[in-house]
Amino acid sequence: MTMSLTANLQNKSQKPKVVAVVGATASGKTAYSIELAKEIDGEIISADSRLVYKGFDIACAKPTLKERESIPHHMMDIVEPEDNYSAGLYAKDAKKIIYDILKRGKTPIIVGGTGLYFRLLLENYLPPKVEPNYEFRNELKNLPKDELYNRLKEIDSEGASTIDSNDSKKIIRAIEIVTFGNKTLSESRSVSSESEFDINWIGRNYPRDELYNRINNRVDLMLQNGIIEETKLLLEKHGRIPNLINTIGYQEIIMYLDKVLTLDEALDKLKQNTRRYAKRQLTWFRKNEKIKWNYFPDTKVK
RNA sequence: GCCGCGAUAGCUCAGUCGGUAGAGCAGGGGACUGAAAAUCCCCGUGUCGGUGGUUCGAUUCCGCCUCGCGGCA
Repeated sequence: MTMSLTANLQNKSQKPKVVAVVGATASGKTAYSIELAKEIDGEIISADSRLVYKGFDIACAKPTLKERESIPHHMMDIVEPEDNYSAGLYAKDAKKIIYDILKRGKTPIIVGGTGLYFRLLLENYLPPKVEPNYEFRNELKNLPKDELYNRLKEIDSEGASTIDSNDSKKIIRAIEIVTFGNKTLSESRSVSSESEFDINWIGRNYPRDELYNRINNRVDLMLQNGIIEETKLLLEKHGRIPNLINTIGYQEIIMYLDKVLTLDEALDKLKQNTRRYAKRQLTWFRKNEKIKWNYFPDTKVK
């Protein structure tokens, strides 16, 4: 025990130190991470698949410019909504920033709620080096589900057995990997045993009821802050692009603008979809035993 | 006050010709290797309002009570 602890410490001390702040949406990561950054002389790197997009502000609860002025925030507002950003690009871009911050003698604090982004950036999964081929994906998208799955089975039956036959998106990516990478899925995927970083995992959470209250309140706040105007503006500038339609908040408000839902119905739907999203986020983080969870049963949403 | 109708899962309700019950929604759990706020998989026990009676056995039939909704006064 003592020996392994010593070895562990030695091992750890050689690795660059980073802090990871994770948690579901509305669990107070923003305020917490800013305080933490001030305390430990850190800089914040967002790990959120929506905050990279310019103009995705109110609906995605992006920290305001004012909130960001005291501490540098990275990986926000870096691409246009119509750009095809991805987890792989994120991992590359964010890793550079981590080392940049370290070089300046500061501590990188990675904060967000996108589990896959954390995995690729910090947990040292080495994703298949096959870049997305969007034309190819669009072709495959038109195929019926069973045919899609059969196609994967033909070229990689072992890989196919790891994916549910209904999960078209994952099947398409798998076909893409095998077709353009000339390797099976399992050959393309690899996990290195250890992260290159010494990570201090911090989880933020509330009891479920309390978290849901915070989500509901925050949606009401989004309305006051102008989520409808923001949605209209984004629609004008970019049209009905996938990133807009695939983002909780915009999708429901668009249904309201289309008069498919009343405003109340749209807000209820938005709250519900956010709750479900939060649940999925928690599923992702729960299995990471390295996370030290902090519960905040008494704090009210600001 | 009288006459109807209702009371079953968090909600809306179905059902049991008497053998302790099931849908939708809500909710819960899980997966995730370059679209991930995406995508996909799995999960239904609840004093069948209370209380007496009939019965081998009542959530189901009968009486009374409570509450709710109609109607008549």
